[in-house]
Amino acid sequence: MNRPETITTASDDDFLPADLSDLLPFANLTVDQTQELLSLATIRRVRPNKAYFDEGESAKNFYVLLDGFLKIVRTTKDGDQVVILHIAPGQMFGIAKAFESDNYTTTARAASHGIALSWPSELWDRFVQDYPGFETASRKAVGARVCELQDKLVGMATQQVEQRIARAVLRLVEQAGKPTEQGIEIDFPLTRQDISEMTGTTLHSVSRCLSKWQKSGIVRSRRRRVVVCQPDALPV
Amino acid sequence: MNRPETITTASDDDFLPADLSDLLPFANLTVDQTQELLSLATIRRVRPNKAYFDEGESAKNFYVLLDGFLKIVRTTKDGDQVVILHIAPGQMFGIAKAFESDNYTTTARAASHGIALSWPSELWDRFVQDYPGFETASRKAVGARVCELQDKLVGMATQQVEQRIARAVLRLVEQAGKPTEQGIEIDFPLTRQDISEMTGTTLHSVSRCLSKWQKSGIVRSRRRRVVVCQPDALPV
DNA sequence: GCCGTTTGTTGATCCAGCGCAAATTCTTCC
DNA sequence: GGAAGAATTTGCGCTGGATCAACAAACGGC
Repeated sequence: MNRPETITTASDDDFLPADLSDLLPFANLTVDQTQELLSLATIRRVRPNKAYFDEGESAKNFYVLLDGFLKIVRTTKDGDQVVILHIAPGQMFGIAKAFESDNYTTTARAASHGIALSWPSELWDRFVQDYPGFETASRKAVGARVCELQDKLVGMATQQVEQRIARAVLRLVEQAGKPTEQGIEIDFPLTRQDISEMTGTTLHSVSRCLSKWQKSGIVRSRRRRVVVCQPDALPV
Repeated sequence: MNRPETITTASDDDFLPADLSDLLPFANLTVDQTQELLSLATIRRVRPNKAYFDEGESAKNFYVLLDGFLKIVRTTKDGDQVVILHIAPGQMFGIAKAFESDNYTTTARAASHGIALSWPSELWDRFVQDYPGFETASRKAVGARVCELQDKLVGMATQQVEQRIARAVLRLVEQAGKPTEQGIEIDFPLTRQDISEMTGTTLHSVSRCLSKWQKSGIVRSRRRRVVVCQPDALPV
């Protein structure tokens, strides 16, 4: 399970997604089409904190995340990382083609161990033509992303740190929440630093918030783990 | 010139855009196609501070701005306005169709008196089919917008107020700069409040900044007017 | 011209949250 | 099992900017 990053064709790989039609972009395809899709795909396994691709790189591929989570990140010239958004399994990413762009404008970094299907960007137009719903799905993805960016921007402009952290945690719960006895757990390792990069604050402030919430029984957090017990009690 | 808002068909109107091919979305069209385009269009004139459309409204039309400037805005539940971005002449807006969305997610408010062409959203698909370059242009617009949103987000997360204001002013200079003897003037009325809504700060801080810059001779601002004398001297 | 409204300036005060520092806990690797 | 490293907690002082407040200047309408 902890083997180094590998790149293989889908058919060679032992990880066989049982049903691609779970993935939004490829709903309503025939069996043949699904086969074709897989035969064209390359599987990439990426270890935590390694990048699928980097900001500025030429956009050679587009991806669909099968398993794991990743963060879309930008780095400023003085080294600050800012997390733009998170990608959950089933979602497309690296879709520069949808922006008519030749390069990635962000870095896609694995939050947890991840598996993704990838295709060369040259196939984009063919997918649009051959697979009904593919373009629609890509546009929806873009729309959702724009919406999320707008929300984040408004939040950054108007909300206090505590609210921003609450909102960020809540969003992660929605995207990556796994029910446990304690409450809903965010299903990938998440440090205070990570949260601070999502909310434009410091890990110290995040730590203070989580501690406070823990005392009120709203969350229950261990090292790299966050469990939300009472989502509604978060000071959104 | 100051007549109330009017809605007319393009051919009825006295404002006849000499050359639609200046507008990115409609480059490389035949004369016939341009004619057709215009005959389908409705012209909307909107007075300063009035909206072309409002957040949440069903996306009945898409637009191309002919003249004037407008701000894409979101309002929070407690009344704070946040300016997401600005639109300059020649650009498309209200393109919910590009996001596969049925409603506008933002408000488009005229910064200065504005004139726009609009078409019913039902025509979008036809435009995509009939007009070469239309879809490409729309995707580029979306890409540019996403990029700008990302930049803004990173700025909000990492920069101090003064830098954010400087960046915002600089961007406006690029988008709406008109050369004068004094320097480059931002070509529409712009209050301190407006700038504060773009940068997530208060009009007080903006005023202080501008005053400071004025003392150094970097800018020269009157009521509702900002002229940048030394763009390079702005503390970006 | 006069008056009301909108916009801009500037001072004074206050506090959320950052920066720094030190201690503590958890994890991994010898 | 112990040492080194990574992640977290917590205290404290300081400051960038928000908030409050008062005034000044510009403009539009009559």
